[in-house]
Amino acid sequence: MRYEDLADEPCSITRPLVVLGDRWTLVLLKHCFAGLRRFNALQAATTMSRSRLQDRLDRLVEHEILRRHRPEGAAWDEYRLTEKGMALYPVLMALRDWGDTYMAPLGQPIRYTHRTCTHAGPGEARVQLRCDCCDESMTAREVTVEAGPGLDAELARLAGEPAQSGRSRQVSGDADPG
Amino acid sequence: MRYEDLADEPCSITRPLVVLGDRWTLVLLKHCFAGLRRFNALQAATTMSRSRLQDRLDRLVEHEILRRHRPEGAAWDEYRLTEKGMALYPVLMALRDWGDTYMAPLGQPIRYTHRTCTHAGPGEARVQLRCDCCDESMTAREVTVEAGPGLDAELARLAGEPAQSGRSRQVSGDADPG
DNA sequence: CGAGGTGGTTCCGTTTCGGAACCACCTGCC
DNA sequence: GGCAGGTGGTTCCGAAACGGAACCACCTCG
Repeated sequence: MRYEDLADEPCSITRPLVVLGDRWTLVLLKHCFAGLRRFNALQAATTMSRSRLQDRLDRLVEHEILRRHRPEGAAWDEYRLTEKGMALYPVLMALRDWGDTYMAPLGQPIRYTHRTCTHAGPGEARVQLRCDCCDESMTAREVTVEAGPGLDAELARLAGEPAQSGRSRQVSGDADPG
Repeated sequence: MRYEDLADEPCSITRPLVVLGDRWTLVLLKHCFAGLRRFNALQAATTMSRSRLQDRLDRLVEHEILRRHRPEGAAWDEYRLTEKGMALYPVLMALRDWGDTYMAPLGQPIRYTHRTCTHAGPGEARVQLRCDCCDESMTAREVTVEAGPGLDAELARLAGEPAQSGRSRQVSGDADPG
């Protein structure tokens, strides 16, 4: 199947990946979060080719992750994160947590600290997986996968489509890979 | 620059992306977390081509994210998540949180619930960004970027290398893109 | 006017990818 | 033994994505 068809899957993991899941997009967003806003600055920081950068910026603007606008009186454009784009920060921080743990043998290279933390040596941003009911911290082994409130509507929508192939649509198992 | 050189950056975001940042790898891992372990099952679930699946599985095994082994007496191999691989779960859950919020107009398709939550209608897994010092929840706007304990060692290692290009190495700004 | 900066586009050789065919191996069955 | 059907793995080729350089239009400033 074509990669873009992953967007039709009733799955909130694969759908973002159709937009974000390539070599450069998350690297690009990292630099947006670092405060870079202009085309040339982003090109220099990421080192990606200009044509590819243009593609990615256009796609992110199209998905309202970035917003393009020209400051009044300025001779340049700026690409700024929208609220939707800002909401991607936990994804980058989750990657960073893992990278710090498993891919930083010389020690954590960059600290992401809590600006308003009043204690000496401000605390660091950490990503936690918690149950929204009992507030306990969780791991993958404790997660069960089940149908959500929007699944039926998704399946109905898929059934109403040209039915491009007879792929299975079952919700497979739970998250315990042990 | 070549994409693989991103692994040399003193950055715990880009380094994982060199392994995970392509079209299929995170989709593949999602199905591993769903309990799939065998080549053909993963090929059917992801719909990726067999040659690409082989490439990705080999890379993940090489990085000790998956472990390959044959159950005794079985005629097939299994790819299982290692602890290092299981630690990637928050990355997928962060993507899912965002996908549920911004790319699920018909409602959340899949619920990831807390198996051991004793309440009726078990709670769901949520990713939170918190300060590890004051334990307050945080957003991207409240994060400051600064040098970490491993940065000097990283820079020294880079300086000792053939110095392939005169790229800048500064730590650019903080995370407030407002 | 020309110099130098901005973001954007076009082009082409290279790399990666998708998909089908093919392979080696093992098991079970008659 | 011989064959069918399953496993994971590999090879091949046309298509798509990518990198990098050249080029463009526009603007500002001296």
